[in-house]
Amino acid sequence: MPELPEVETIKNELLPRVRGHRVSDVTLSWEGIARQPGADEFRSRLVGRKITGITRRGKYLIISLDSDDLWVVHLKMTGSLIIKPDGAEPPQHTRAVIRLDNGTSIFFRDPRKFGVMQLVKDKSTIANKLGPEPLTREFTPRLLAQRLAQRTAPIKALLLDQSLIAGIGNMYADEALFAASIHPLRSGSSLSPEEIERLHHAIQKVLKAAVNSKGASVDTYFRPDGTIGTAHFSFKVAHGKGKTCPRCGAPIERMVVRNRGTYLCPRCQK
DNA sequence: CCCGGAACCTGAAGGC
DNA sequence: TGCCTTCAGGTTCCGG
Repeated sequence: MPELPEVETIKNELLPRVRGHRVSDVTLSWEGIARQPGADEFRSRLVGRKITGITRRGKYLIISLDSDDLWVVHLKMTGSLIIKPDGAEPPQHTRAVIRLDNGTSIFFRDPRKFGVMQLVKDKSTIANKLGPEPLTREFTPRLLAQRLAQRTAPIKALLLDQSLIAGIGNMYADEALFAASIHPLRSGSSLSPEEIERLHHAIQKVLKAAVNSKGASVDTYFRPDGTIGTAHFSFKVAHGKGKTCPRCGAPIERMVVRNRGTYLCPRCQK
C-alpha cells in the first residue's frame, strides 16, 4: 500500500524519467480514474503539456505542467505507476496510459480501482485538508502533543487521520506504535509527554528507514521500474501473522481498530 | 468539531 | 474442483 515512503520513492524515481518531456497521448481504459474534470476534458488538458516537476504532499503526487494545471495522482491502496518503453505489454489491470514524447509511457495500474487522478488549479485544494509533513522540521514533539490533546479516539486511528499528520498509513502506524511501545487503543489525550516524544521519534525513524529501503512491497506496490521496495523485510509487527516479537519473543497479535487490521506485541505495547 | 462505521472496489484466500 | 464468503485498506461520506 503506498504510504509516505512509497509515494516519496515513486516521486524520486519517476522525476528523472519524465521531467522535461511532453505528454503525447492519454488513454483511459477505465474512465472513473479521472476524478476531475471528466475523462474528455482530462485528456484534452493533459495532452501536449510538458512535465516540469513532481512533488509529494502526504500520499499525493503533485505533477506540475507547463500550464496552470497541476496533475494530482493518488494511488490509494493498490495503484502503481510503471514506466515502460512504447510498445511494451501493458501491465495487468492498467487503467490509464500516459504516453510521453521520449518513447516511454507511464502505466497507471490499479487492480482495485481506488486510485484517482485530478487536474486542479491550486495546490491548496489538496494541501489544506492535510496535517503537517512528518519528515519536516515543522513536525515537532510539541506540535504532535498539541494535535493529540483532547482527542479521545485510539492513537492508531489518530495516526491514520491525514488531517492530523499527513502520509502515515496502516503499516507504518503499526510499526511506529511498536517502536514507541504504545498500545494502539490508547486514547490520544492519555499519552504522557514522554510517550509523545517516543512516538514522534518512532514516526520519523520508521518513515526514514522505509524511504531508504525504497518503500515496502507487501501487496501490489512497485517502483516505477517495476522492481520492489524492501522496507517490509524490516517490519517488526506490521502484517506480522505468525511472527514473534523481536524484543520479548511473545507472539504478535492481530486486532481490529476502526476496521483496520492492527498488529502489536501485547507484552511490549502498553 | 469529534468519533465511528459504511461504502467504494476486485483479487486472493479460506471454508465447505 | 468449485462455489461462496470474507478480507485487504485510503479516503470520503454520513449519522450520532
